[in-house]
Amino acid sequence: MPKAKYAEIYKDLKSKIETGEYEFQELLPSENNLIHIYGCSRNTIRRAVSTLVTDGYVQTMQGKGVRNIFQPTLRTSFTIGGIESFKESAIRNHQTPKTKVLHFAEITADKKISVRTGFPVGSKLYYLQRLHYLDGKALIINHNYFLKSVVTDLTMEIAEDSIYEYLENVLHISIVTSKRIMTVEKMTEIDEKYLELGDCNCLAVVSSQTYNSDGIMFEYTQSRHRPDYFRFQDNATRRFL
Amino acid sequence: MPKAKYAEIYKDLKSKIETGEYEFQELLPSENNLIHIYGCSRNTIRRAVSTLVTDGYVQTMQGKGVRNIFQPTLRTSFTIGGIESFKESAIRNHQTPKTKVLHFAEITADKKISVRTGFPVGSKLYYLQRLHYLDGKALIINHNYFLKSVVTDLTMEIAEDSIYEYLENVLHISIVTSKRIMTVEKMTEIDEKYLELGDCNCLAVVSSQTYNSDGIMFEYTQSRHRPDYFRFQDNATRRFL
DNA sequence: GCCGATTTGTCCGTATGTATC
DNA sequence: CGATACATACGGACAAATCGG
Repeated sequence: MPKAKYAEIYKDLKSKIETGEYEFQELLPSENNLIHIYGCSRNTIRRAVSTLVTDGYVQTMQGKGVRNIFQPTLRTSFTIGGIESFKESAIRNHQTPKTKVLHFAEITADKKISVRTGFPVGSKLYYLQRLHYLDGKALIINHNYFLKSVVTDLTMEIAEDSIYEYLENVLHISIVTSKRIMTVEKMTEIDEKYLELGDCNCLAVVSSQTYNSDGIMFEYTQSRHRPDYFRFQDNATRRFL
Repeated sequence: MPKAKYAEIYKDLKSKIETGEYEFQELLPSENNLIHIYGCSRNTIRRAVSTLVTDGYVQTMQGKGVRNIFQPTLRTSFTIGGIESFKESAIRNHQTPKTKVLHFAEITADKKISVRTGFPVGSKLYYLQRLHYLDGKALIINHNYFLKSVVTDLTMEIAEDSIYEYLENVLHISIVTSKRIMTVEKMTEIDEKYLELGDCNCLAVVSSQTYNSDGIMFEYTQSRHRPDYFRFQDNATRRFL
């Protein structure tokens, strides 16, 4: 629900870039011009533009202007840096998602689990294994750990649909921060059993810790991806801090 | 060289977080307090804090405060999202880097290379293959494409040391934006020949386009990493734009 | 090389809205 | 309800980089 002015300006500029209204390598209107175009203060313009910078759409050059560096060459098949649930990204890419729950249990974090997930020893957790299909192909196995005190009354039915919808719409938990680490690992027996890995014996693994709006980590998930369908995008900018 | 005030405040807050002066889950001083502590305006404080947010150190909560969510559990073995050269990151982690040039050529981009790299057809390029060692272990094979009109007079000697040092210190080219895509690919004969992959037949591949301060893409690189030493960190925040 | 106009970068102060307690 | 905290927005000032005359 964007109602903030800077978000509207961001959206408008972004669409103008994506549709080619501003061409690749072209300079955007100067900040002063944008102020007149959108009828707002300079700070608001600068905030919209700086968001475009972090998303890799434009590059600012002191004394020169703001250059469009968006190339529509490659489709963004996965998230561009934000947080997105499996179902959301599937729908955004016009694919049909399906989820099968392989395992559903309530556990208490011991030392080993604590070290792996970051939950304190003794935490009451839901632990599930889920298999995600896209257009009928088994692509991802997720190992989810949810903190029971936050994610209350989780059921098989919810887990088969979308846990994130349950979190946001029913429990009104908003996901804020997610720390992710990507690695490549040898496949396990479980991976081999459920994913069609072809002649690859490795897969892409994304481990993530997710925090709610109270700053409490309530989820640890290890996502194991079939390598040929895995792809992760990222934009980095040089900083001097 | 940070001399901007917000960068100093960022650095100070970050070090206080890393050393535990602010504890995990603790609230930082409120913006008003920070204004008095650092003797600056609210905007400057907010900019420092928001940089900490994007780096995953803290989380802001409207009406409540700013919570420290930094856990020193796992060392950042690779870059945290910024741009860093192989040599820089090696030195930062107290490891000894070495680079061997396998191939050095000047080429002109044909259709196939253009599609792969994003350079226009007909671009004059340097193409090199380089093998990177860390503490004596062959870990990465890089396939670099540099735009000759920007990266002038590249030599074997430079390529064996650090191209980025040459770019920054000699040519005074500053790297600004880097768009990266991570995938997992089957190994090639070259990979197998030079990297010790053990029983894995896949590797982590990072493809990146790099832009200079004029907004010109001057580098395309495909980095092929030995999977057991590959690790990529990332912090994502939910946005509603 | 200098100067002035333009453009982005940094910083300040203030006002108002919204969420929390 | 009031106090506190962060979020958004405005306006102004000066610095730094770029470009053209």
